[in-house]
Amino acid sequence: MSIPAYGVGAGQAQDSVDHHVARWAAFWKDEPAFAPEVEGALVRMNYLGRESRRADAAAFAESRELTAEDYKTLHVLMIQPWPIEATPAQLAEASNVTRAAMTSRLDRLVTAELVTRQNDDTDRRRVLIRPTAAGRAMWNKYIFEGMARDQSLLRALTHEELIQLNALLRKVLLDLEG
Amino acid sequence: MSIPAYGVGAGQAQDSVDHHVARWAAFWKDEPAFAPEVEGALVRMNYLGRESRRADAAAFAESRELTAEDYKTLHVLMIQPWPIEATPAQLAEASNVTRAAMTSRLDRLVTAELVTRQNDDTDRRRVLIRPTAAGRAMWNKYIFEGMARDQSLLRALTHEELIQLNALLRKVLLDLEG
DNA sequence: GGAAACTAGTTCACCATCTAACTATTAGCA
DNA sequence: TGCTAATAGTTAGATGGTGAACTAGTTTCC
Repeated sequence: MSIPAYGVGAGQAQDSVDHHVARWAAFWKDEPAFAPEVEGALVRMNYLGRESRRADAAAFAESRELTAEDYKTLHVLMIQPWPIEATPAQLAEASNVTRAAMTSRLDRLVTAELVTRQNDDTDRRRVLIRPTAAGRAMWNKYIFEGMARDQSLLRALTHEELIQLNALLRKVLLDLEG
Repeated sequence: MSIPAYGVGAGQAQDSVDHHVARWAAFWKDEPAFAPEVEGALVRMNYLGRESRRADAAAFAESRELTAEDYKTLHVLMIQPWPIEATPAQLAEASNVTRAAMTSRLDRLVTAELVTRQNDDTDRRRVLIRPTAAGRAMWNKYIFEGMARDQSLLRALTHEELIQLNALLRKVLLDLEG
């Protein structure tokens, strides 16, 4: 059994990314600028992000009530601190889309009567978005399935390993945010 | 100094995701279905993926020669095993877009004379895509900057920590791929 | 040998997003 | 006060993606 030059732990099998990176490492064998562990980690995280989006999209494709994007918008609204209301700009920021995109997302949610648009009297440029009863019910209907999907994605890790993983990622984020 | 209920390591500061998850954990305090470490890890990986894409897009927005998407297409072509050629379907698969999208990406690359389309004589349905000299040069021009961006993103981690991170992610991928 | 099933690539209509321009409102300040 | 700059949201036009339909070529198998 051959051990690649970069760190596959003893006894751990190789995943598809190992093969990808191994081939690439061979290609760059005399190139010190290539860091196999960095490429491996980023490709793996990308894979997981894609898989997570794919599973979400599949779940909402079946339902027909809501797209995954619209649910995500409803979600970022619902997890606002009390009272549950937000401006389009805040929702756009939290959803990582432009305000223009949020306008059209909210159009759909308002049409579906899942949220309301109301002008703010103290600053009449602003609009306040609030969930309707139907909106809250819709969120409740899907939130647990979403959590279950997320947990299924990382089911291979023990509680300890999840804490380790978060510690490593937290270190990266603290550096980038600092 | 208050220690949140989920695992921030001793002495490690809190990142933005900790705040997000702490608020959420308070919200779900009597709900065993919520797994803070799972949500934290996925949100962090998502953050990194987005940051990576954002940095790539910014780099290519300056250049004006190429979009990040077109570069990515050129890249998956260049890292094919020898000989450097591929069908649109293979490139679409490797790029995680549909074949229809790959057709239009290739249209742009062919127009820019970075790749060539050539019919395969042994199977005349197939088209073989190969980089031109200009395409190879273009790839060479940006590949190292891309590696540098990737390494900068994870610069907070030591070599050991990168290996740890990959081991954890590999475990997750092996489970999903197996 | 030839019909049916499959495969590769493209075209088409539709949709979500982006950037930039625009409207309405508020804040800053001489 | 009143002019200017900044801000919130929307609208308009362009872009790149998707899935479905289409064309052309290949394989299967009776």
